[in-house]
Amino acid sequence: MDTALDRALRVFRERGYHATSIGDLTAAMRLATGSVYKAFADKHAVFLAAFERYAGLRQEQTRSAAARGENGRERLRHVLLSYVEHSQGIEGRRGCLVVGSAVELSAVDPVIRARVDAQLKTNEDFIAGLIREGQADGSIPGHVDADDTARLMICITQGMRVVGKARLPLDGARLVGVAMKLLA
Amino acid sequence: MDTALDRALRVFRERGYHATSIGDLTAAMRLATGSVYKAFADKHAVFLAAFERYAGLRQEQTRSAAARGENGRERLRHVLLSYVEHSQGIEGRRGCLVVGSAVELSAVDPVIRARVDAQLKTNEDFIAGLIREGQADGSIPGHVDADDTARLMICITQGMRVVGKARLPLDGARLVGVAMKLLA
DNA sequence: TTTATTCGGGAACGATCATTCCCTATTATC
DNA sequence: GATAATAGGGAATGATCGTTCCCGAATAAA
Repeated sequence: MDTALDRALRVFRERGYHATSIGDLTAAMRLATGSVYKAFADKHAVFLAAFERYAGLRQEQTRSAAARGENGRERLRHVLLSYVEHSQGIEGRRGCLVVGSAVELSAVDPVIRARVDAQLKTNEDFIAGLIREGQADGSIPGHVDADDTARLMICITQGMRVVGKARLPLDGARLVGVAMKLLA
Repeated sequence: MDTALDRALRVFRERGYHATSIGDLTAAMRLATGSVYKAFADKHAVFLAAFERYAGLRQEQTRSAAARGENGRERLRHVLLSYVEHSQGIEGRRGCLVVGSAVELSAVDPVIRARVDAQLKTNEDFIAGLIREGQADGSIPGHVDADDTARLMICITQGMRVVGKARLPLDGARLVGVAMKLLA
């Protein structure tokens, strides 16, 4: 069942909510129509479950990327690098479900909007925390405003997913190199 | 007819492509079904026309924002500020059609993807040009890499539209203040 | 005045959508 | 070993989708 949800997640990421039909879903999940509706209340519930799964997975990946750095600044650098890599190639083309939900659904679907907001807020808090860690360990100057910088970095990461979906190439080292100036 | 297209543009921006039906379109445009199909080949053509209109309008607004600055650095600052303002409030909630098209359609619609790519490239070139102007007039240090910085700024602007659609508040002065560090 | 022509409106069409219903194996219970 | 319960599969259903077709009014041409 979890693998079926993973397959549904993939389709939702590629095509978005409205463009994926129940037929697309059942084909991807290798389940019959009735079986899907026995496991989920409706299409919206499948999407929500896929969203939760995606959000959890991405959070895990981001945190493990951060763990690769030995101080606040380096942890942040690895997080940004991880975002660039996920925004590129086949993974980038597949798209981010948070970005997709924000753009396609948050205007008309309050429950999705709440989940998107929560996810953005969590990410932003995580980044702000890394900045404060860096300020505590001396790798980031104390005059940097953690909250403002974190919010801008959220814009950067979400924006990378947009241009990655449009298939523009992103050079991780160069892009992150420039972005690290925000910590000066 | 142009005002009808403006109304169609509004609906597409709010709901996206797949979620707006011909019924929504005719209601917004105050035209009957037959009349829409007499003016446009199909729904896709309406969307494409709306996209062109939006792209042209936004380009105009961005250029006039740039004109408010007296040197390269200030022109760039005004462009970023204009982006933040357009990403906020009712305009932000309405969304950016370029971002929406990139996320919802560029994966499955080659002609839309080409238009999105072209628009992103145009914006990026415009920003890179402003950076070079700033370097020529002395307002931006020569060691700044115009292309890399422009690409990152595109990520920032596109990302602002995403978080603006999710209704997160953006403080223009603060956000742009941080972003201007990229020109140090 | 009569005839052509254009243009906006809306009913009708087939296709596809999300959802429900029912049937058939398979497992568990007695 | 018989029966109840469950789970999966797929056809049927009503609604809605994008699109086409045709009608009536208004204008231009004769």
